[in-house]
Amino acid sequence: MAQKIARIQDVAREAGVSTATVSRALSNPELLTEATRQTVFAAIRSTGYRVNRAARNLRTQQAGAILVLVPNLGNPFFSQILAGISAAFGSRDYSVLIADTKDHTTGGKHVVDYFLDAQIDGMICLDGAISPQELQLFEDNGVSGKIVFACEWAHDVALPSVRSDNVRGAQLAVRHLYDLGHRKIAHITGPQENVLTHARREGMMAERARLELPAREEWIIRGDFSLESGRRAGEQILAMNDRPTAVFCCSDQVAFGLMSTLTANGLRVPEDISVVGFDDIELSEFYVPALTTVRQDRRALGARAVSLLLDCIDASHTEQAATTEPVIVDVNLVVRASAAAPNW
Amino acid sequence: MAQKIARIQDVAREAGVSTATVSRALSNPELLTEATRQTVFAAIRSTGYRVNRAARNLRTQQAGAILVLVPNLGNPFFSQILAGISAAFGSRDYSVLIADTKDHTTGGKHVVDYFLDAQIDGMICLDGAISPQELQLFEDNGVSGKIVFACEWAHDVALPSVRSDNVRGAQLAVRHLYDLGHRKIAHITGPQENVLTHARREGMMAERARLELPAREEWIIRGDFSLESGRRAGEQILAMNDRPTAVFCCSDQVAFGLMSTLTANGLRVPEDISVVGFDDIELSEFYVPALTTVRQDRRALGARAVSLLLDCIDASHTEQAATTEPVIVDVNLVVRASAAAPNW
DNA sequence: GTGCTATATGTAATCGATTACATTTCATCA
DNA sequence: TGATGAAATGTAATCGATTACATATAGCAC
Repeated sequence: MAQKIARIQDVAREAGVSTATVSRALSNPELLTEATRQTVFAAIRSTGYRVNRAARNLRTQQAGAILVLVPNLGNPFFSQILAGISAAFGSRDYSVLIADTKDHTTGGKHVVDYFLDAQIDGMICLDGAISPQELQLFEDNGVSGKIVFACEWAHDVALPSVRSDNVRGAQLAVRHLYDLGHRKIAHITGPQENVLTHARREGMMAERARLELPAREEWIIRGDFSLESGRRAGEQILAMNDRPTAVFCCSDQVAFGLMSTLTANGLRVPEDISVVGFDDIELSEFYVPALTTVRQDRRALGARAVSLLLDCIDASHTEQAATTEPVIVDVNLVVRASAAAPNW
Repeated sequence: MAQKIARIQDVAREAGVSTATVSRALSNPELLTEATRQTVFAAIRSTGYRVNRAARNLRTQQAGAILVLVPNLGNPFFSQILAGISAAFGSRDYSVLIADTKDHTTGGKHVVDYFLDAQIDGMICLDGAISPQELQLFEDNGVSGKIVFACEWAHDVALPSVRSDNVRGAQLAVRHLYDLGHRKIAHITGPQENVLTHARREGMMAERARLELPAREEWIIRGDFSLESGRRAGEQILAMNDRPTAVFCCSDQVAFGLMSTLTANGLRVPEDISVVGFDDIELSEFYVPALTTVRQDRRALGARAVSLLLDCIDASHTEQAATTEPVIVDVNLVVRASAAAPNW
């Protein structure tokens, strides 16, 4: 059975020093004599002592945890970002909590409650669709300085963020299709209010305009990042009189949904229609056809988000505000098989 | 800026009662007069009081959090299970921590340390590949009663677990292929030491034997659940003289990797070779061809894992051991397009 | 040796809740 | 009315660490 866990008292007794000395050995070892330090560490080892997090947290007024707010855990893109964040914390003394905003079963618990309950020191928000009320709530409770956005960000809100170069990603995609010979290029967007939707759509439309390509209203199809929305978009394209020869999708998932529908209806990708995605999730390489897509550097996004958040937490102790200039992570185009020259 | 957060003292003063009464209003309201209860709640509202988790945890010797140990966060199957677990906790007063066992950057922090540091009250382990040493460590520290396995489980270890009916899943898959007319059925396994590998392979081989189908050594191909291993298996199959007409894969990811390779080499699925997966992740419906697969009920698995764990935690307070009889969740076959009659 | 400073260590208050035990209140009944 | 017990509330110890402040010790200059 569980032997009683040693407390700092026990270590102090064992080492013949005070609890203060033990505590110092752990957090400020340079204050101690080499000799005492040794004695204390020996006692720590022999007692199997481990600091009690709850006690430390109570005393230091920290939580030792951060929260990652994910729009949809089921989406591989997010889970891989999460893995990046997790990895980026590495040995840092923080636990990673996760909450899914899509998940409304949280029994009326607001995200801000995590802060108020002293459960977390900071938050990485992967969801740009935070309501103004919610943000006001953060502001009112003085925790907005402990929030950073990653991937998505909240419109009009001056909080630190890390994001991919979405505009450039869209340009790369359109440019690639153009270079292959495509002139009639459609786009499936994300959800209407989403910031990524906006950035990628604008990037796409700007590049299309720059290349003086034809533009039709119906070639901008509204989606929402999901597989299902890709399928719906596919049905719309099938029904068009003047079909595009290539489609740039706002996410890989959408591209999969699209290709699945097109193929099921006898159109071949890329022979009859080319498709480019966005994200480069692991599966994209293994789809049939392998998906040409804009790669987001998930590891970099995660790592930068973490360091940004740690900066914020540090800054909030010294009452300074961290920089709110967004950190932009470069993207690159991964050319595979789903986009090819059009067969006129 | 952050107004000072109210403490229980402040509420007590405001309500004109003692801190004990406030505490009771929160945790044992039935002990109080209707009148005092009202007064206290009014004071709680007016002060905006929220209980400090660290303080409560310290006093009650709980952590208020559980850990989910995931073999690979990047894998959609696991992230969707995680979503199920997350949802199942609902309003329960637990935070969900996650750790990725694949992620060796955790700076030497052992999983058992989460328990020893009083950071978690329990753990749901999705990884059956826990070493005997690790398990011994749990045992030695008296925390093995606070662990449940979900999906995977540790061989020879009597801990509570929830799992799909893997054997039946394999039977369903083989039977389906048989009914379509296939006689030469291959199998791509998971990693060698994995319990799921074992269950699914044995289920597959038993059914194949029962149906008196031919069996060849090389038709049992070793994989590891990953896309990449599916690709490698595909290459092996392509190189065979006596090719199977159908392949049952131990995971959807493997099936994708396999189909991707087969297709890239001119074989058509299902016309030339049929493929069946296992898991039914969201993407399976949208692959080309849509994947016929064995569906695991992720929500049920998550929900049962959570209730099992809560039982364990309760039981560990009363020194009883929870039941270790595995909970089996039913599976079903989802018939789509990747398996069809063979074309002799 | 005295006085002074710097360094090392100890004492005890503190973080914010919970709860055992003590006390008060109140209804009931002889 | 006073005794009795149950119900409601209060007092203060407690969980296990950290750290401000106090004290002890050592080193050095005079």
